Amino acid sequence: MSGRKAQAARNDELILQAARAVFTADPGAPIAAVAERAGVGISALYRRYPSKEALLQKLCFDGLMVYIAAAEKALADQGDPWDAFATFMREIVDADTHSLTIALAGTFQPTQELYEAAVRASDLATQVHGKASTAGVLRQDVTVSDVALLFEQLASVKLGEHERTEQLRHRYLALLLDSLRRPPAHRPLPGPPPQDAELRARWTPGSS
Amino acid sequence: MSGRKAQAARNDELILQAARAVFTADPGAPIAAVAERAGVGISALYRRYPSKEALLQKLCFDGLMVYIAAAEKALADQGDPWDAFATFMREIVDADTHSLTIALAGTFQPTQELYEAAVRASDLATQVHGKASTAGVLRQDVTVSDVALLFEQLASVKLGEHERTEQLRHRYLALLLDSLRRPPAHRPLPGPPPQDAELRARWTPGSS
DNA sequence: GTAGAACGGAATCATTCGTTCCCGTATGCT
DNA sequence: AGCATACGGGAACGAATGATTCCGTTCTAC
Repeated sequence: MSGRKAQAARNDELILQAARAVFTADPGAPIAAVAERAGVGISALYRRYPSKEALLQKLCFDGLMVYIAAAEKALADQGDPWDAFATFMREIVDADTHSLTIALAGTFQPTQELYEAAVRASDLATQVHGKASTAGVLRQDVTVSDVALLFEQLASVKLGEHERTEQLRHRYLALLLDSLRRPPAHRPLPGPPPQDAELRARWTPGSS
Repeated sequence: MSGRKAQAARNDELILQAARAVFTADPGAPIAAVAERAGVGISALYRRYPSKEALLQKLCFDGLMVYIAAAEKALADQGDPWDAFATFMREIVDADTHSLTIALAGTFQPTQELYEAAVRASDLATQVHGKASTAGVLRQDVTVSDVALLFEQLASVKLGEHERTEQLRHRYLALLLDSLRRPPAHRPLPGPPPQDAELRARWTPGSS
């Protein structure tokens, strides 16, 4: 299967992936950066989305869908309540939906569709939290909204390559989970801590 | 003491305060925003600093100085080791030095002076961490660099007015401290959790 | 062989922002 | 009192950025 139509279909995916990667790394990135990353021209983008805003809305919506899927999976999980909750958090952190959702929220007029997805996501999150809370494995003075803000804090961790960032986020998620879980306990932290060199690298211009 | 010279002296301070507030809220803010906030003209800024970069360097440097002062205070503290450590963290979170230091790092060429201050700050932070660690009140698998990244995560919390933001940061710092402290334990979280309305407000454009 | 879908990317056009410049004002000295 | 001047206000300038449009080209399908 080749030909122009096949390339177009491939580009559809390529562009979305590129856009997700670029805007996740830098929500204010120019649209040309997306095209370059996808290895296509700018017009390939504008053929598919009438404007930058439309593309951002699409990304945002997709992010919410990933979130919703993870939440539904956690709700359906019949195993250990704590594990279900912890797995949910790990999945959301990995999917990095908050880097898109939050950073982009407020930069454009939310669609009706977007709004409904957000409501649904919020509702499911409440259920996931409620399930863990009811099971008694969760610290009682933490609310769903707290969890949302914790996700955002983890999403703010950005250091080096994507892989390294992910590793560090898991490290700090583990730290958080230790203080979220009832009864309290310390479990070993995953991944190596940041090196001095990693932190120092950010002081030199042009490294972002 | 009034007159032109007095106004100039007053403006010195006014401008610094305004710059700190503006750039803390938005590191990419235009210089005109600083002037407006300070209630002065743009030329009042340029009379004092040769360029925007110079102003940013000054702010960054001041931030490091605040950090250094807090660290020295923590080192000198003869009281309970954990309290000294926790107080240090609270002070740094309140001073919000990381919103400036980190967000601005990499946007300009670091001065020699700046570099030396950063080294000194880093050195003192190591000592503060070491003191708590040696005293056995701190979880052993957390390093100084971890603490640095935790500060950054807390600095990423931004919701509503400055006061509210501060309150929430304390809440999540408390959560973190619970998982940092040895032996592990849960202490009640300070401040009310975020309300749905607070979170939702960020989805409407023009709220930043 | 040709119509037209898809592309690539240069050109356009608006906007943003750092910096400079000019002018009015009031201060402080003589 | 009168003037030289430091100071501050803010308009004007120019560079840079970035979204969007446009045009010429290529390749597929018939």
